[in-house]
Amino acid sequence: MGPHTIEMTNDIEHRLKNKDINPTAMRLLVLDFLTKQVAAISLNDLEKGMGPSDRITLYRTLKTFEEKGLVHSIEDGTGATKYALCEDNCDGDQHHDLHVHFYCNTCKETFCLPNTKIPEISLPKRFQTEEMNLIIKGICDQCHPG
Amino acid sequence: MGPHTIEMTNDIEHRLKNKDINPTAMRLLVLDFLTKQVAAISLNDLEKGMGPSDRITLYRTLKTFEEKGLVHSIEDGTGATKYALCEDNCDGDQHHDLHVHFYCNTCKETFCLPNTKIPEISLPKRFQTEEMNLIIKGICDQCHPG
DNA sequence: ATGACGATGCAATGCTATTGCAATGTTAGC
DNA sequence: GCTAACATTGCAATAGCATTGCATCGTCAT
Ligand SMILES: [Mn+2]
Ligand SMILES: [Mn+2]
Ligand SMILES: [Zn+2]
Ligand SMILES: [Zn+2]
Repeated sequence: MGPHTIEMTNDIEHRLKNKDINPTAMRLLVLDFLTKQVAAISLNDLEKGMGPSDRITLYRTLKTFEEKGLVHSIEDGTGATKYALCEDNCDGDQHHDLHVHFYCNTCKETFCLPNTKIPEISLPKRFQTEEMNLIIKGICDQCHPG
Repeated sequence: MGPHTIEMTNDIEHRLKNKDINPTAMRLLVLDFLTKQVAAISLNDLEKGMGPSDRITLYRTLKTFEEKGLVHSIEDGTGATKYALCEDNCDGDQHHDLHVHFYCNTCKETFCLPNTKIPEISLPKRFQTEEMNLIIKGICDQCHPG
């Protein structure tokens, strides 16, 4: 544990406090792990990636993070919910990342595409939109041939 | 069983044969039930709506229908897969109903919006689309206030 | 100190999806 | 018609994920 770790911990700690989350040791570790991910992860991924820790505690940690607007969950059709860090302007009441999620049929990873927003959809009369969820499946940039 | 029933059965039977599905008694009943639905249904809904019948057989019937392009499945985020009849031009290789699905937060029903197509999405470089799934959640026309 | 409150760990449960296998029904060839 | 192949159905079992209950533990304010 050198000064680097301390600075990292303080940074992570502030991110938790900013979202009104009590920064426990477990939560610091989980958030640190989440920031290192390039793709959305499942509870299983988290359990495997973390040191030995209780699955249910990790589950509740993710739920807490989601409630507080620190992460959002993604139903990508694989059966296991995926989680990824939110953009900064999310909070517990409202998630503001209405971006597209991409599931790669080759590497089986789920990616947030934060710069690819879901376009406005004109619904039939008297249908009122509250949330949108767009999953695109295909081949990701890393797995693209040629 | 009057002439009405016989005509109905023959109609349903032809729809199965057109999709290359062996028209068994069970399948006739399931397809008949599906045609009467206004919303997409889960396996549970089907089990409750049908007479006493085996859940697994119903499950496999839906899977067969899906393989043959007679129904498509919808992951609406509720945890239970929903099923709805396809448009006529679907087949086993390709489902052509890239329409929006709507989940009503009030009545908890999932609807196909066959006339609301998913727009083209411009993805980042080297991402290749193979499938799209857009779920919109909100308030449906029937539950709309005022 | 101690009592309240939140966080954690462990056990148990519920629900959906999926497969194995035996029994049954159906069809085509003989 | 008989029979063997094949498809369908019914029942049992399993897997996997999500979720809750409860006891324990830690922390913090009084
Ligand atoms: Mn995302
Ligand atoms: Mn549909
Ligand atoms: Zn990939
Ligand atoms: Zn409704």
